[in-house]
Amino acid sequence: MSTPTGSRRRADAVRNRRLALEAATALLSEPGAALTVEAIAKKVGLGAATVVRAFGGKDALLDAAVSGLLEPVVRRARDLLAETTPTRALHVFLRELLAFQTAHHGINDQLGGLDLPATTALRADLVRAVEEMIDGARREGTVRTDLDPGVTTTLIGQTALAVARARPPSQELADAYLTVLLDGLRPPAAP
Amino acid sequence: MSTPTGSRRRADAVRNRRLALEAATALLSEPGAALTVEAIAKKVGLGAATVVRAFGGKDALLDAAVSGLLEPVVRRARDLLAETTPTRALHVFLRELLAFQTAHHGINDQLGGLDLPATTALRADLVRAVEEMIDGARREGTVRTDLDPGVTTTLIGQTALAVARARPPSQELADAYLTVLLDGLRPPAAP
DNA sequence: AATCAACTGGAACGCACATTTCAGTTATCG
DNA sequence: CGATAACTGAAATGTGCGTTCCAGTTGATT
Repeated sequence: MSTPTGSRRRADAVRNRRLALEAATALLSEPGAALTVEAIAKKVGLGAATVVRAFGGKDALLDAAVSGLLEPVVRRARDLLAETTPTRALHVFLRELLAFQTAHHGINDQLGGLDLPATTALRADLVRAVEEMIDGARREGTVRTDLDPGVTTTLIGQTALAVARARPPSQELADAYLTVLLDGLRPPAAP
Repeated sequence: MSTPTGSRRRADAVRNRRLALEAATALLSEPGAALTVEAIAKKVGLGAATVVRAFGGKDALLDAAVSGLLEPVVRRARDLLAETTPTRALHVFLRELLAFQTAHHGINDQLGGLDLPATTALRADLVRAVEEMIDGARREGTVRTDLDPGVTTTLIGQTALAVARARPPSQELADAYLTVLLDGLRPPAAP
């Protein structure tokens, strides 16, 4: 049903599609990378036209690359929520999220203005998961309740962005961010 | 000496230069603004060529606009350092800095890749002033000393960036950021 | 091997910008 | 009021993209 008379899609095209995706993904981890179609094409040794066609446009290609990176992160967030307490999930997940961001700088640099539906959907999932963590942690008394929960989530997202933007990438910086963030999110000591 | 035989520069040119600068400055406070030469020109009702020529290029125009906004902020930081304790200076200044960023979103959005010498210099001054505040506050025991001072400064800068990026601009969000940041920067409670 | 649709990539195109050109306009000065 | 040099802005130019075209190539199917 899916491929009626054998695959109409040639093997080399499938291979090139995979190569283009891999090259785009690799570029997302390179700090100052140009993130142009030509840069991706050059990396694989293909023509620019071929790279673009494989996914139907630059945006679709990058959407696939970014969402491919993001998908395991989102799954991890949900797994943690199921496995452990919200507070522990929040702490563990934030540590991992910042490590992820440290490893993939390009991911947030030049993506503005692009249409990335799958990525946007995943981001929404991620936000939902973090909101759950915060909500639970607040109930457990480990996160301050004097701030709007949505604001707290935004704060976390922006922290992740800031880590991704750090040049050069620095795990030390990410750790410092996390320390300050978590201490700042704790309920303020009673007078 | 400066204008040997009367001004060689015509009055209308001087006026247009001022108008271009004002328009560029205004655009820096508009969230989704395009920040193109044409957008600036349209705002003043001048031709694009005139706007660019007034400063010798788009970069120079924006450099003038941004540094014009930044200059009082830097002066304020230095004044606070001279007037009061480092801790108080840090708190007061951060509040004002975040309010400034809330008011001028465009300021950090599309400035990447532009050559802004005056702005860069002012930013360096600002960083120096903040470093002084932190250094003093650490000595006063109001800021944790278990983080690298430079990292702490970067953290503050990134927080300011995050506030500038908030859409829509929100003083509430800025306040939340500040609260978390300052609490996170406090020395951790002794066991 | 033969056939043919799928595929490829260099070149052409379209688009958005900043910048430069240049014929016409206008402030300024004698 | 001229005369002249500064100024203006619509159009032309240059640049850096993403995308599309199309003549040539190659994998798949018989």
